Amino acid sequence: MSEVGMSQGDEEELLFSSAAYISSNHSSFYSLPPSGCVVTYVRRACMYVYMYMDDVLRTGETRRRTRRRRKRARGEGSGEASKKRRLNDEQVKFLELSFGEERKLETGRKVQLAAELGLDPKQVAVWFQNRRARHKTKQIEDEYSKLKSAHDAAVLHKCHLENEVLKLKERLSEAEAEIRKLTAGITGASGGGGGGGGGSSSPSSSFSTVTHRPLVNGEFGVEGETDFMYIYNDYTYNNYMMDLVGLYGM
DNA sequence: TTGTGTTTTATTGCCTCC
DNA sequence: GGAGGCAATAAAACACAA
Repeated sequence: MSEVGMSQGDEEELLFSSAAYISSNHSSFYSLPPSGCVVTYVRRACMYVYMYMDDVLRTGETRRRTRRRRKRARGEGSGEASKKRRLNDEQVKFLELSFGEERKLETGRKVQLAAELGLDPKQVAVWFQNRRARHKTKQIEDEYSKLKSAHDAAVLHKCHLENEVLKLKERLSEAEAEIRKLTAGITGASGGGGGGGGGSSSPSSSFSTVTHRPLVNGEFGVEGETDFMYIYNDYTYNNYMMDLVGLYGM
């Protein structure tokens, strides 16, 4: 843990981004897993910095510079031809519709779309490629937030179940104490007055003063009755939170 | 207006399939 | 070996706060 009050996550992030910054254009660096121990990050960061420096010393330029140089060599990067042409709203709408119908383009469809929109077929292909990438990213994000909600709800549920266990344990020990008390009374009375069918007063009957009602699903039979036994499958985190707010004023 | 962050378009390099 | 897909990235275009 850091002396300046940084969490391990902060430190990892800092190391990760610092190393990424230094190594600048080593694409493989970015494929590192998003978690791991700090030592691994430092080692890998050093390795990439070393590789980067080695590259620069050997070739005299960074990869980014190499790319720019190549571009310049091809005569790109200047003039109207190299300008990015932003697609207009109509074109984007049309492409979106098309993407909705089919995620991938066959050559014929690509050429047809390009002709209809007054675009280069390559542009259409690129648009679809990028659109697929965006779609994939969004799917991953959605999946992540679903999993996170489920996880959060599960953690919350676990917490409340643990609370319930504590309460029930408390009740159990109270009940046991009462049984002990009653048993002592019975044995004391029978010892003094010659017995008299002590069996009629079973522990269960005396216990009935504590609670008599059997617990049903969703009910614990404790004060301020709660409903923790949710069926999880179709229960969302938000619903759960709203219910809790209602129940506990959280 | 300008600096900065985000989005969109385009490129590069690698891989797979036919 | 060429076409097309994908991941990673560059860079232009855009949005927006200060």
